[in-house]
Amino acid sequence: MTKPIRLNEQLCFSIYKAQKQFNHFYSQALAKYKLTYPQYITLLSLYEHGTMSVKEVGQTLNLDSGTLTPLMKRMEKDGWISRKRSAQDERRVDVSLTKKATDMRDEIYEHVGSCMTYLRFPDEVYDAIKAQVDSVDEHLAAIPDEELQ
Amino acid sequence: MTKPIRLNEQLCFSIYKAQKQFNHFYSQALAKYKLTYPQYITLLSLYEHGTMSVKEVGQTLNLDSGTLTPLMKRMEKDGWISRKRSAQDERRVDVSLTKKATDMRDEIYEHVGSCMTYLRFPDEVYDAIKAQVDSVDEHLAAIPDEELQ
DNA sequence: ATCGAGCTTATTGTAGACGATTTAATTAGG
DNA sequence: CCTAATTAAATCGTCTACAATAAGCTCGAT
Repeated sequence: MTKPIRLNEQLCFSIYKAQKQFNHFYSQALAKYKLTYPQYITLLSLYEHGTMSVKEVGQTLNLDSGTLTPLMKRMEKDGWISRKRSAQDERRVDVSLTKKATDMRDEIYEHVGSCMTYLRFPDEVYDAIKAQVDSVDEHLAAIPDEELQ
Repeated sequence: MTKPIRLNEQLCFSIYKAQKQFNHFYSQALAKYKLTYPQYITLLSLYEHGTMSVKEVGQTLNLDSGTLTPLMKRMEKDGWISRKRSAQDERRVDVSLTKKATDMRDEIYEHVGSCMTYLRFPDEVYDAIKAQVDSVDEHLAAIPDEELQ
């Protein structure tokens, strides 16, 4: 008697698939820089805000140190960032961009920007979809965990 | 002179965040069944289509055997599915639902369905957002990899 | 009958994601 | 001023995700 749940009618599944498509899109677009998508958004956040602690980067990306520590170690090994314990507060690790990262900044902006043109969405459509997805995110975030048990 | 890319203006980032919120939402809603979201959609697909090979399940979910084999082994251990090599074609592994899974079907539909009401989107809004996200997915899927290099 | 092309599943290696725990450093309270 | 609580990062365990590779099977052509 219960209404069946069809996968292709579920918004969660559409978002799940779209996220994987974006991941594939960026893995192609970023291959020449050997950056993954999570590494790329870490870089974007540092371009935007400058040197930050691991915690602060995590707040901009909704990621915790369990994800960021190994990711940033890989980015450090690849020469994008440097990590240094703060002298003022030795609990913090400050993450800053290397010369390579600042030198490549405009090229990366330009290359990724040109890749985005292949999406071929007019700005208004792009903005409208983004606003709706953001509202889904906010609605979900507002649900207390207890409601779901 | 290149236009900076602001994280919070990127559709990819909105979708990335929304996908993680949905993951959290379902991890709460499915906790009582000890199912993860990828396990849940595997179950949904089997409820919908009945016994299938690993390959066919993968086609409904856009996942390959590298993801599905270990995931399904866990679901088998937890008593949701059984895996058996096909007698007709011994390359295939047929995946079918256990009695537990069919017995729980309506309860799971109902519980997840009731959790969805907390999203509080009218059907038309839900459908409109879903259609737009699907179109993003399709647009991305249509871009040949070579364009992005 | 058998050989090989092509298909299906399994395995491996790398990278994310996140909850839970641990360790170290800082702050606050009595 | 010292201990308790808080905070930050790292670590660990578990679960995805996917590319690349391996292994085994089927079927058709010879």
